[in-house]
Amino acid sequence: MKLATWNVNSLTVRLPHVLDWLVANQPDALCLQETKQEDSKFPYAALKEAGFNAIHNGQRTYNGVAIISPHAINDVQLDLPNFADEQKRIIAATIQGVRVICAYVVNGQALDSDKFQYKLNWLNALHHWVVDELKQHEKLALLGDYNIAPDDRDCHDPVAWEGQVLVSPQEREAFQKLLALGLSDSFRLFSDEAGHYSWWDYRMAAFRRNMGLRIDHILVSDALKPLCLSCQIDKLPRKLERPSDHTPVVLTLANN
DNA sequence: ATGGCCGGGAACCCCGGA
Repeated sequence: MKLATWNVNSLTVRLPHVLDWLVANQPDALCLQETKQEDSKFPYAALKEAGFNAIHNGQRTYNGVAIISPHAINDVQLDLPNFADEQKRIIAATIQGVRVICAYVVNGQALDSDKFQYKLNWLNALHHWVVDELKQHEKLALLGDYNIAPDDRDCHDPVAWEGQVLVSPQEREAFQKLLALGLSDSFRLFSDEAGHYSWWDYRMAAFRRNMGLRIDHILVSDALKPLCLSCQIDKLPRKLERPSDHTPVVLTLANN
């Protein structure tokens, strides 16, 4: 089984990349973030033509999340049930017996911003909801754009980034609290190395210079952990014309 | 690294992103 996550920074612009990637990679589930479109604009027909079902929780201009799968998509949940939120950041479903949660975590903008407090509150609500989800679903994967680089290995220049969002102690603590629920950062099951990133700024030739952050993650429950075969960051889409600033992260699991 | 790049939407600038 292959599970993936990709912040596409506008599905309207990135649909050709997504369709090409689906055909080439044939995932069992692809989670998208920042579709930036209302449900009425979501390309259900084009995906169906490529052999994929999809569910979407979208809004105009900002946010928006989706799950794409060739399989039946069951028991769909939109939004955090325990947090009143205008922003469309959560969609979840059960696919082939695995609970798949797609999350677009708040950016937070700056540590002294109201948006940062919203980020911490949102992460706290996510934490409590995942506790409930784990009680109901032994096999669970939490995929998405976390907007958190878990430690200094996940940041190209920790000194330059000190005091910024995405690397702060508060955000990293929230990430560790998710792991403490019995979740594992699947990428770290296979590599302890620094320098592997999933996002690079559009400016300053950051991708070419590998000045990035690892902020897109696939967390897996204890029941899935022994099934993990590989977790890889696919840098190919970041090299295309008009790329998203994020690139896909892909987890391969044994079937049982 | 923080001006520099993107995308969206409303108007050719501003906001938000990371």
